[in-house]
Amino acid sequence: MNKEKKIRILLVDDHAVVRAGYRMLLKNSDDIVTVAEADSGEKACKAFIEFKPDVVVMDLSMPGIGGLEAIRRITARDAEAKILVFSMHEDTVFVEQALQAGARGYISKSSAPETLVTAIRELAAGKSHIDSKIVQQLAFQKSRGGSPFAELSTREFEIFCLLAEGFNTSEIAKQLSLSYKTVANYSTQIKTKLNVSTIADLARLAIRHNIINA
Amino acid sequence: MNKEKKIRILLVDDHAVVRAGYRMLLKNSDDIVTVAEADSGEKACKAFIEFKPDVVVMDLSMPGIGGLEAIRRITARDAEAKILVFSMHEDTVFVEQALQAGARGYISKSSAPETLVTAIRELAAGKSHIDSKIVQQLAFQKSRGGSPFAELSTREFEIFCLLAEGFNTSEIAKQLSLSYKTVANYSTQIKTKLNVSTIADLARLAIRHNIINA
DNA sequence: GGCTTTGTCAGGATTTTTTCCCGGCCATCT
DNA sequence: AGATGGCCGGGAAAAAATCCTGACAAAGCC
Repeated sequence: MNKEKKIRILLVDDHAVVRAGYRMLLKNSDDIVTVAEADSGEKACKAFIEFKPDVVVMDLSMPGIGGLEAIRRITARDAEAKILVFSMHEDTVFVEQALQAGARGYISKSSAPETLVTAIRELAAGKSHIDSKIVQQLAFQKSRGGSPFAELSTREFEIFCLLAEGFNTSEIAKQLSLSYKTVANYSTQIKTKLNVSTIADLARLAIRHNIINA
Repeated sequence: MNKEKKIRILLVDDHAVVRAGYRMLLKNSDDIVTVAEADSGEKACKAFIEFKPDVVVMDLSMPGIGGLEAIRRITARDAEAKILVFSMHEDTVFVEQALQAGARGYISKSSAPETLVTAIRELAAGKSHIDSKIVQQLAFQKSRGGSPFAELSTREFEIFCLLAEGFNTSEIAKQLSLSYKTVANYSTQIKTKLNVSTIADLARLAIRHNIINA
């Protein structure tokens, strides 16, 4: 075995069964030990203070204060905290938010089971670990200039909002005193720029970015 | 131990890590054995035919044909199939749809880990098992006059989800092996029933009811 | 058994929308 | 002065949505 200190983990996920699964999974690696669990952001903060784990494995979508706010509070108290986000969301928006909040790693639930162990070890060693698929997406988006809306012109953004809110082309044309054709052309242009193909995607994008609310 | 035949399980979840966790968890119960896994609805159907498991433990939200369609296909082939839905969605809409599709049980990922084992045993014994919290919600909602989705048929609801998720008509037709025309007609029908006029409205409705996440 | 109803599926015909390509207008920056 | 980029919209073709129709099967009711 190993005489060195084991890596002490705090598991944060609101689904008890999922946590139990991870615990079992991590048991197979004898340099890792789960010392605490939490099923909410609040409890995660308390548990962090109490147990001082080497690495926190945290889901993002949780009731109450979400994972993001928990990360923020934990890193505010201890800038050295090593937090590994383990989320089902592969969207770059979440990744950016999490890293900005102070997370050191980000892996997806759809990645291989070994990845979790690997990432934990890397974080414990002071490195960071971000899923390669996600890094690619991130780079792609960064090259496009940050926020996907940055490249939308004023008019485009305006029409984008109205489309997301559920107005159809002719309604928008009427509201803005534009030709139907103009709005239709903008609509195509907007979808191209935002890299979505349907209005449903567009609406979800708007909701994700708090541009409109569901 | 037990000399009786073990309960043979097919695990269906698109997240490899989560599946691995369940497998570990189920290993603790020596009357249960995981004989196969699948990470999509299609593979679940094939695996069911090949392995004839006693109980299928199935997540709902998966790429490709979702869990609902998988349940439908499996029960169409074998009306005796015992399918336990194990979803993170506690929304009654999903419960209704899943049971209608032929599932025998429904438990939430936020319930206690033992629940999974208990439910598997009950289903194997020919009983059904629905999370008590969910049963309450279901009853409560019934008394309130049901959700706007109540009047959607199984097929309609399925197509509704895909539309909200951003698939276009022809993509959906391909996924469900239906004619483009059929899907287009359903789409119109759904919008009428839900009283929305654009796909954006439809997406927001779905997000509001936690049927999909933004 | 017949009968109606309801869900599923899809073709035909028409209308609407989207898309792609194009050009003109105007303000700004170089 | 010329280039650039946002703004606006027409024409034509392609794609999608809509409305109508009917077939078929399963479930439910005289």
